[in-house]
Amino acid sequence: MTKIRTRYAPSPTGRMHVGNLRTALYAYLIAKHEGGDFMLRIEDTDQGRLVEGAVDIIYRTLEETGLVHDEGPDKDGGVGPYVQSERQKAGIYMKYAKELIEKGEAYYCFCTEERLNSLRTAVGEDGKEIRVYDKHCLHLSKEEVEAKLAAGVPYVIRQNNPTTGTTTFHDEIYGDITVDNSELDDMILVKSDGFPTYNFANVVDDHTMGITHVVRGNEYLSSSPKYNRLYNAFGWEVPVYVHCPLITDEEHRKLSKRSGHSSFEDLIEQGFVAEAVVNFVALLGWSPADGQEIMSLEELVKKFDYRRINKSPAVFDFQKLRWMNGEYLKAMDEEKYLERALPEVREVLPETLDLRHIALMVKTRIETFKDIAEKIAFFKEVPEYDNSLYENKKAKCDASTSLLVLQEVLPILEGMEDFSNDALFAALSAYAAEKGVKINYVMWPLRTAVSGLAVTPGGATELMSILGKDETICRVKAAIEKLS
RNA sequence: GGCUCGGUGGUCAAGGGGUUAAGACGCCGCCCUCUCAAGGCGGAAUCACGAGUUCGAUUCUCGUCCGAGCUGCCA
Repeated sequence: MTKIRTRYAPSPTGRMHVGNLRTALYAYLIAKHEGGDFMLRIEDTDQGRLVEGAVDIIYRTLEETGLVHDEGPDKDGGVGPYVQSERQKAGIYMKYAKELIEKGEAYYCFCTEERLNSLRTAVGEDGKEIRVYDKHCLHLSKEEVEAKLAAGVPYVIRQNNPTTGTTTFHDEIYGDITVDNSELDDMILVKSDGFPTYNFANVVDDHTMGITHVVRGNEYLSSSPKYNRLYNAFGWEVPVYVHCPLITDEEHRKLSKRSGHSSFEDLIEQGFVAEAVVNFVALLGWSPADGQEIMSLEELVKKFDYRRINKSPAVFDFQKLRWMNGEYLKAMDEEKYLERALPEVREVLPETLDLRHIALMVKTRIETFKDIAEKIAFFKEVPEYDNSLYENKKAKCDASTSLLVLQEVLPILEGMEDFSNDALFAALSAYAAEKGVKINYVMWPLRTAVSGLAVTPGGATELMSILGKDETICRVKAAIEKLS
């Protein structure tokens, strides 16, 4: 059996869309599951859409997600070049296009944009709108073509598709798909600027680069019959097609930039970790036989079976991504976590506080790094709050009982030398025991006084120990005043 | 409009002629708790519709409806 070779072939037009990331991931997994090779090819045939720096983003994203390629522009595997503009310069596409012309499978077309536009609005004899090219230039004589070529008339090269019969192709996910040949447009293979279209380049490149499994989004499903005809015209073996279901937004539309979390980089900026994004995206359209959800890239490689890929589109559930990211955060190595958490903490708090401790204390309470700031802001300043916050039926306390507790506890606090969590807890427990009240009867008022919040990332004593004696006493006094 | 594909809880999904139709997110409740969170336990919620095939359809077939993709000298 031949070694599996898959490829990820992005256009360098900006950030990496999560749909593309998922496609890249599946291509990677299909190859790696069988010990095959995964390669990177840059599809920069649309010169007008190129974005500077986009190739770097592709490399960086692949590296951050762990999808390391075995071959690519930076790793020659002998079938290069791996950049389509370079392949174009080398004359690869033109050579194959001419081969097709000789075989009668393609032809020069000199039609102007105006004529093409008028064609699009035309209505055929059956009253239907015409949307395929009318093969006007196919009927040009050899002499006419030569003359126009010699005169330098701009041209494109079109595929010559039959108008009768049907074409069938097989996709691993969707099965056999058959279309009427009359539906097949004579698509442009080579543009007037000499660059190939995706439609042509992908076939030529996938074949000449030895790709065995073509993995791509299902937006290509309807044009695949035309690609099949190209393979057949060349007499090439058709690769295994794996069309992946679309990823949509909450409105069930193809994920777009406006959803705000459509690219990998957006997600990272929003406080997600790469591993979680990869894990999440893997489950959009696929699930392992054992139902496991949290999986590392290695586990994905082990479990991935493309036959289990779904047919129906998947909604990108941001909520679930958040949950999953939280799982990764909880499991994350402390130092690694701190690398990204600390900067977030520094955004809101001064270095005088124990920032490490604070960062670690929210580790299990956040879902993304961006959740940190709002959870710890109270360390800097007690927010405005209403005295009704002291009411708690479980602790059986309210504003008036809290005032009493605070007043009695203040001297204890003031008398403490050791303001550590343990010491504070011991002292306050002793006080509660002495008074014959439950511990939360005293902790609730204190935590409220010190934080001004109903929900905090730690218990009363932990917060106090971090705040320190002076600040704690200051806050308790302010609370007493507020309650009086 | 045409063509292609799709349709299991709100979302991701397993299953695929006979099941109490898994599991996860989210939601609700309880337990735990120096507040939460985490963790544990439990709950509500699903086979788009109509025919047909069958002893029996969520599962197979057809139709309808709904949705999406394509219909670019973009990929």
